[in-house]
Amino acid sequence: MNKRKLKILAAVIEEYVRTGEPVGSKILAALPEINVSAATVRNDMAALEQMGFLEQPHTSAGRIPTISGYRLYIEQLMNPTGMTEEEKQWLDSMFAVHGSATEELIIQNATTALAELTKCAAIVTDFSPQFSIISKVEVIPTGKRVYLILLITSAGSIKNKACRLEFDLTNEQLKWFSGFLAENLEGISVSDLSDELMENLTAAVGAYMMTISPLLQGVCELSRDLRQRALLFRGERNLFSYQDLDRMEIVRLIEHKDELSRLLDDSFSGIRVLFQEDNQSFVIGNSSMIVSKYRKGQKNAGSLGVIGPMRLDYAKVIPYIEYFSQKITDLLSEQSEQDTTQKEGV
Amino acid sequence: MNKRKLKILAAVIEEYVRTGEPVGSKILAALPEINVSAATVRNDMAALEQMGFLEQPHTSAGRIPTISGYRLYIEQLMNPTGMTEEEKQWLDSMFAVHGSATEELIIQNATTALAELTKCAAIVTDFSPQFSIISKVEVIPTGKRVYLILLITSAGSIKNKACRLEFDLTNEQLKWFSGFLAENLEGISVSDLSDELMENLTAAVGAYMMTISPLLQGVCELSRDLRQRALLFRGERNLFSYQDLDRMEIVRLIEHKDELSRLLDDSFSGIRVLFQEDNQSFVIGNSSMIVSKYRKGQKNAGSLGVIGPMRLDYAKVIPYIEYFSQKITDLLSEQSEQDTTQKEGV
DNA sequence: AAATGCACTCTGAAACTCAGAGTGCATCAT
DNA sequence: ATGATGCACTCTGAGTTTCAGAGTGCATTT
Repeated sequence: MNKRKLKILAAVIEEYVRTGEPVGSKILAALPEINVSAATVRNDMAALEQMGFLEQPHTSAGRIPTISGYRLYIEQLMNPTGMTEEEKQWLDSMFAVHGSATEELIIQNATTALAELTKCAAIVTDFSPQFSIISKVEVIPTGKRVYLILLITSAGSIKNKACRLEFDLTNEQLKWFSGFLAENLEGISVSDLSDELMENLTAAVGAYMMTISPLLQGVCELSRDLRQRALLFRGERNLFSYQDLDRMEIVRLIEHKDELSRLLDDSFSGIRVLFQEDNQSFVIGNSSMIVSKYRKGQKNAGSLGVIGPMRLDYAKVIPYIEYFSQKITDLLSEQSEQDTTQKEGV
Repeated sequence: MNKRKLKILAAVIEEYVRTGEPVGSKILAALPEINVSAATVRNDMAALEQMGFLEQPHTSAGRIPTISGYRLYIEQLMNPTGMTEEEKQWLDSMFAVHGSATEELIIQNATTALAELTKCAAIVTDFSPQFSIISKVEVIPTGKRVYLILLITSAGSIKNKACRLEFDLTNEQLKWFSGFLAENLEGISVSDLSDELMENLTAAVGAYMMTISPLLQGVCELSRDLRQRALLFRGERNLFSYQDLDRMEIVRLIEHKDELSRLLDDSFSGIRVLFQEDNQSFVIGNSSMIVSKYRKGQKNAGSLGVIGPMRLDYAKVIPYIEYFSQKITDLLSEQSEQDTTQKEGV
């Protein structure tokens, strides 16, 4: 394995990504960065095929990269293009929707933007809500025997649920229950909202049990909601525009998107690129998936990634993913600082 | 035009919908409901073609229905299959998610269910929020200089927005502003939330202007949000499974879905079936769109419909749409009664 | 070590073929 | 007069065949 072979491998991949056609020796020899004859290129390509980095769809066709070929390219050969200033600005403006954006919104916007920018499907798992604090619990009467339960976290996400009771609460009852919830829930971390805690609350209510049980039920559901990590999937549509992805497989993927979270939540660090390999049968054939983690403060808060054709401009897309995960980490961490300030302030 | 010709037209359409292949005289003659020879069928088909109800993709192929053919079939020939009891039950269970479902949720669930049931894309425009009443306005401090504005309507929909101020409000200020909003907004109909009203409020605030202007801004935005009619589009994916719809056109449709609302909001009554005709270039080629209105109480509250291939089992799908619009009308009207009771109750 | 020349292979588009499905029409039957 | 039969004609689409072009490997030359 020498330098020229690597150069040729890189050229094959870049050419193949560009055109989608198997790449022949002639085309490579004509490239400015390759200054040897086609025959020499052929010899090197034969060697690269031997080593498992290239393959021929059939004799007398050009070569296409194998998964190992892409791997080698991504890990050692490509030189990332970074993002242009314009792109960064566009993105920053996407993120800076409003000074007062909630974490939820940040993540949603990011997912959409990522899909749009890469023309791939973007996927994000988010368990950052777990690191936030219940900042407010309210019970608000909104109609005859209908009460709205409101749960607000320090991250700015708001969950609510309407509950219908058998009887109307007296003002005292309402006041008592509001106070009770505030006392027991406000200020505690979402991750501490265990089922046990809720059971304890239920027990503590005791006497009032019968009357307000639907309300407590509602609180339980909201807290469960809050603890659940979100899975966002945007830009599925983009996948249909790639010729080399099978439509049936795309549909299957969309219908079983939850299976993806397994891949995303695996423990790893930095950027990871996944291909369809023996064991991972749920990834679409000829597709690849690029994932990265993001953090909130020091803690892992989720993963984000894109799914696209294997024939992808990695030198461009990987920096995007890096930028996104960094950006989200920054934004969440900023918020997280506010949380702590707020906590101290209270 | 005689009875037999109509029978043949219906048979052609049903056969074509079933197989997707142009239908020849032989196949028709073999059907139990047609008891004449193939030649006779041919003569009748030639006549039907003359009249513009059938066409041949090319000489010596079978016939396929024209748009006029489908029209005639839908208006006079088909006999609707209605829904099975199972289907009705499945649907009713979909709708009955929770006794305390908000209108928004009802509509969303219905859209999803409709898409699933018909295997088409389902589309719903909803302006029922406009008929509901602001039942609660709250301003809740949720952090340092961060306030949450909460708008709850009698239909159970909840809009909220976090606002960041330059200074923290004193308790009195907060109380005053809350009272001010409650006094001026609670109990009024969403459709009365005009921009003028908001301007008047801004004027009335006067002195406090500087401090709380972001909050008023927030209220304005929320009210604008509330007045806007929603456009829901579900099951886009389904469209990709139909061979005779062009993928590019589907993508275009999805990207310009708002243009659809024009078709949906047109005034008409009952069920309407639209095809790609000269002027309506935004409908996908070879597709059809079935739409119906639904009401809340006596007022039109929105439209719902599906988009699918022209080759659709109308006898089945049209009853679905009828059932859905009836069901939604019922559910919303039920809610609407509650509103009025509540209003009187207060 | 790299380039040249050359015989060989494989593909994919174009041309060709042809059975089968379908038609229209003239004619026959009732 | 209405429907059935027979028949010649048309068109398609699937299967074959053909062939130039692209690409290769290898023996040989520089």
